[in-house]
Formats: sequence, structure tokens, C-alpha cells
Amino acid sequence: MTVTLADVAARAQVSPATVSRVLNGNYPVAATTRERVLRAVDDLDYVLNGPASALAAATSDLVGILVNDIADPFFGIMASAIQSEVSGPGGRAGGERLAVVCNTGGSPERELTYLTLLQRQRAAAVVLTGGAVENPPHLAAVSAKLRRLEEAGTKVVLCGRPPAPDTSAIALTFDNRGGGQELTEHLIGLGHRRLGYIAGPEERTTTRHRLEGHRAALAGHGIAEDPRWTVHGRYDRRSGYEATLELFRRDPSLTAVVAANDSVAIGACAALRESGRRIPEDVSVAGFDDLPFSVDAVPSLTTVRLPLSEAGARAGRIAMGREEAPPGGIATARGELMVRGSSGVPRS
Amino acid sequence: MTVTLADVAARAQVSPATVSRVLNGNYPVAATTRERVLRAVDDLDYVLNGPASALAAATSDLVGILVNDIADPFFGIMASAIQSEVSGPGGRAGGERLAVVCNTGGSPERELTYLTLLQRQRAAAVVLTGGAVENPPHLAAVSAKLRRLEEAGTKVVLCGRPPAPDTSAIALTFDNRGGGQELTEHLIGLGHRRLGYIAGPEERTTTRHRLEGHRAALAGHGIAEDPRWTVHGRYDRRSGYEATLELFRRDPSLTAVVAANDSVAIGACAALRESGRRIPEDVSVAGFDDLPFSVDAVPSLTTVRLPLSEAGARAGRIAMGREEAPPGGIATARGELMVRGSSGVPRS
DNA sequence: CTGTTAGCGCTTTCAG
DNA sequence: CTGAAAGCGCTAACAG
Repeated sequence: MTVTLADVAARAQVSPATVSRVLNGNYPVAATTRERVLRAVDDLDYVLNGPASALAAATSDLVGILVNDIADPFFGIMASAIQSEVSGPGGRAGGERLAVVCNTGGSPERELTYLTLLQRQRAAAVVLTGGAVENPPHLAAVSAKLRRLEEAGTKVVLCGRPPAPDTSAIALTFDNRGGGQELTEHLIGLGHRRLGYIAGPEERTTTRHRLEGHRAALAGHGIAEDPRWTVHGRYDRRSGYEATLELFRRDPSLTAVVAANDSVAIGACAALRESGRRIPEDVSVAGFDDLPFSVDAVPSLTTVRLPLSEAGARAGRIAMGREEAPPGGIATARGELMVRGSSGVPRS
Repeated sequence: MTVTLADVAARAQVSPATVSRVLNGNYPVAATTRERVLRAVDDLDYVLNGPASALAAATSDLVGILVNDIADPFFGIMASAIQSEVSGPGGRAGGERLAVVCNTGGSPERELTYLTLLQRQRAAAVVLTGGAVENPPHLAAVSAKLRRLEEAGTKVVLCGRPPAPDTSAIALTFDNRGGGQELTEHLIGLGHRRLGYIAGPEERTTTRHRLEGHRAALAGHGIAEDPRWTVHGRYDRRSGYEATLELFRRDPSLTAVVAANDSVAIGACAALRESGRRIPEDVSVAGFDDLPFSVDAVPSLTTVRLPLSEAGARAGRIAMGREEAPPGGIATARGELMVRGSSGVPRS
């Protein structure tokens, strides 16, 4: 029914082994033979059987990319960059790798499930993106899984995610702590002393680091923190909207709101506007990530730009062995403070 | 080295076949035996070899989702919905399917490449999302490829994409034409007579249908079209920004701008603001899709809401055979006009 | 309900 | 440079 390597061999009048060799291009084959085989492949419209090939060779051309939320451009941008490096410079389907993105939805169980599925497929590489869940048992489970993947020859790269203990996974992280600190310092420099903070989900490394940066800035300027000023939520606009309402219910005198990321900040802006507060005259707002829509918000959003594309591209290259790992297996990229219209001097 | 099914069988004191049966759960096995096997699996930390399994069974548990732009929430939202249906109701890793999203970047070649890669993997199903490129040779190539996939037992579903000729692929489409028409009629009803249109890339079905709807509305109200009023671009904000500048350079008297989608509309808003035009007092703006950020724009965006999540979920279920295909293999979902702050009565 | 027996389609030594 | 042969690890009849 379906055409196999043997069919191609028969038509090209060579042995199956030879066909395999020209297809994989990893072995010397006479030019005329190669050509004959290639023509047979075309004539028969032959497509390699991936599973059979993977079974025999004990590796596959699958590369998995795990993201927490595929509907969030933060991950989309990284995934896109990773994928384009992995898939190589275009070219014929022969040399391609199947870069696939898996959406964990931020769930530890699904993360583990996907890792198992990829392990099952004998994936060539796996790239995990974004913040990790900090729950100790889960962390241990992930590390164990990664170790097993590595033992099986799968290359593991972490992108925008802290290193995994006891593995040799390469980690490309973002300096969320430093970025958070710089952002809050900017606000403090403007004169703000009463700052609300909308944090991401608890037990997320990204959440913790950004919050730590914020607190470091506060502490560095002798500003005592009021526990009412911090609220946890999800990384979406809805969460920002609700958290902002809550923040001002608790303390109407806040002059600034720092959000866990840009989506949250956008939600915060909506809530402020609806409650009749002007931005930045009454309240300043700051986000994080500098996603594409942030510059178009009105007023445009003060935020911290993260090199999402660059990090993704690098992670992709490392995963493919086309770039050397950074010294120590870990590299940290700094964010860049983008001061825009949403932050200003507080009303006096 | 790596533990195989035979190892598990030995430890559980059963035959390999029995182990396979409990793992696949598609065959009666005595409860006590099953338990013994499961324990052995745990003890040995056994992970099924996907390729071997796929080879023997002649199918895999891979499900491919093709998107034009993974960094665009339009696709992210659909992909997320598809993926959650495909991955089933959580549960143990045993029954899972590996739903993976492949980013074509809108390139016909990459689309074909991914299809081949998926064919190679003997994917269980493939879902293609979003508008198709209308170039005839490419269309034919895609159809041929889809036919081949179907012959090999891969279920093909189209989501937000017109039917593929000569295939039995199920198509869940959006009524882009109707939505576009309704949107422009809304503007006309408000009193607009000079409307600029920022279309998506040429040769894209989505682009063509939305534009046709726009033109139908114009024609239906006896408004003659000026060729200067239409500009083509990409589906991103940058494109909307530039196109808007171009539109007003050509005809400064326009009172409304209709954009190919929300991202484009946001870019249009930015351009209008920077050129000193107020929205909607001076110029009304309308988008398409109703992505999450659209309601937060200032003013909030008048647009057409598409049931992205619902369509994705349905496509996922159909792909998994958990829902019957619509009669005739094709179903069309209507968009819903969302009238918001960015559209108003034109200045007189 | 369970074991035996053949392959699935490809890669890879090992000889020519 | 090319062919022959031996599996890779699992599933699926087919008998018990």
C-alpha cells in the first residue's frame, strides 16, 4: 500500500542500504547512484517512515518546546524564535527537524506529561521556556525527568527559566530581579512612595524574582512595605483588572501600580480608568516584558524589555548544537527599562 | 541500557504481549495481572518507546496543529483550545496524545514541509488553522498532501480555514465575509462615506473574504469605491501603522479606517493619534477578531468577535473522533459585531 | 484471559 | 563505494 524504502531500492536498482545512505546523506555514495535513487524517491512520492527510522537509529528529529501559555505572546515570541532556529535555514524537507510546541497551561502535571511524551518519542532536544513552578516535589520530579531525558541523549535547554538542579541542562535566564528593581527605582525616583504591586501566581520563579527586585528597590530607599500593597494573581489582564480594584479598595492613596507583566498592567489601566483615575497624573502604571501591544497602549506603557527573540534564537541554536553553551552552562540576559507615558511624577 | 517492554514483562512474570495490553488498555486483562504489570512499570521507571510502538501499530499518538503565526494570539487561542481537547481530560500519561503546534510563519513552503514531517511521523491527526494561501499551485500541492495524509489514516481538520478541494477534510470556517460586511455597514449606518481599508496580505483567503464583505457593504449602499482607499499589508500592528499613514497621505478626508484585524487596527490608532487625529471624533477605527487586548485599547475597539476558542475546541474533538463531523463536512461560524468606543458619527 | 510468533520499515555493522 | 543480514522495541493475529 504505502511505498517503502524497499520499493525505492527496487526501482533504483540498488539495495535498501544504499537508499538509506543517500537519504541520510551521512555516507559516501556515488553521484550517479545518488541521482538514480533521488529520482526513484520522487517518482514514487516516497516519504520516510519516521517511527521506523527513529526506532532503528534510536533518535528522532523531534524537538519539543514547552510553554506555559501558548495564547500569551510572551511565549509565542520565544517559541517562534526557537522554532525558526531549529527548523534550520529552510531547504528541503529531508534535513528538517520537527520543532513542536507543547502547551502546559502552567500545570506541573501537564509539564511532566509532555516531558514523558517527548521522552517516549526519543526527542532530539527539549526546550523549556518561562518561569518554573517552585513547589519542591514538582521541581524534583522535573529534574529527575530531565536527567532521564539527558541520559537518553536528549539535549535539554532552559529558556527564560532558572537552572534545573542536578542536571546538565543549559540555562538561558532573564534577570527578572534586576529588571524589577530598576523599574521600581524608576518610580521611586519620580517621587512615588506608596506603590501597589500585582504579582503573578505564587510558587512561580518569575513571580518571586520580580517581586524580590521590587522589594529590594523599596528597601534600598528606606520605604517600609505595607502588606496591603501586594496582591497575587495570574499573568493576564483580567487578573490585573481585579487586583487593581482590590489594591485601591485596601488603600486609595496609592500613587503607582507595578504589574507582574504587561498584560496585567493593561488590565490595571482599564480598572484605573473605569474608576476615574488618570494615568499617569493620578496613578502611574508599570509593566514587564515589553510585549508588542505595550507601546500602543494609551498612554504607552513603562516597562522592562526582555530579549525574548534573542534568547529564543540562542536557545534554539544551542539545542541544535550549532552554538556553544555559555560558560558554566548558564547565561543571564538583562532587561532594559523602557520609560514611557504611563509613569510620571505623583500628584502631591 | 534503557529498559524495554521485555524487562517489564520479565519482572512482572508475564509475556510482553500482556504488558503491551495493559499499557494500551484496549484488551481485557485480569485485574491482578494488570496491577503486577503496573507495579513493574513503576519499579523500572519504564517509558514506552514511541517510535517502536508507532511502527508496530502503524499509527502514532502525535497530533499536529499548524498555525500561521504562533506569536499572534489569534492562533494562540485556537491552538490552546485544540490542544486541550486533544490532550483529553488530563489523567495518566498512558492515554495521552502529543498535541504539538507547528509554526509555518505563513510560508507555503514551510506549511508543506510540516505536513511532510507530520506524514512521516504517521500523525494521528492534523489540524490546519487560519487563512490559506490562495496561490493555485500551492493550493493543489496542499490538497494533494492532505489527500495522502488521509490515505495513510491521518484525520485532517481545517479550523478557521476554507475547505480543501478534493479531500475529505472537515472544515470549520468563520464567516469572514459576513462579518466584514456587517462591520462596514455599522460604519455606514453611522454616516461614514469615505472609508479606508487596510487589508491583510494578498492571496490569503481571510484577506479576500473580509475585503469582499467590506465591498459588498459599500456596494449595497451605493458608495463608489475609490482605489486609493485600499492598502494591503501584513496582519500586524506595524503594518496598520504604516498603512494608515499611507491612506491619509492619499486621501486626508477619510473619516473611518477598517482594519484587517485587531492588531492592524491598533497600529492604525497609533498612527492616527500621532498625526493629531482623535478617535472617534475625527476618524473611526474598526478591527476584526476581538482579541483580548482590543477591549482595553483606548478607546476600546469596535470589532467582530470570532468564536476562536469554541471553533478550536470543536476542531479538536472532531480530530479525536469525539464529535461527529458537521453535515457536508463543513460548518461556518458567524462573527458577532462588537460596537465599542472607537467608532462614532463622522465629523461633519 | 494469556502466551507464541511474526513482522512493522529502517539503519548499521560487516563483508565484499 | 555497495550489498547482505541482523536487529531496534513493540503490536497483533492466532492459538491455546
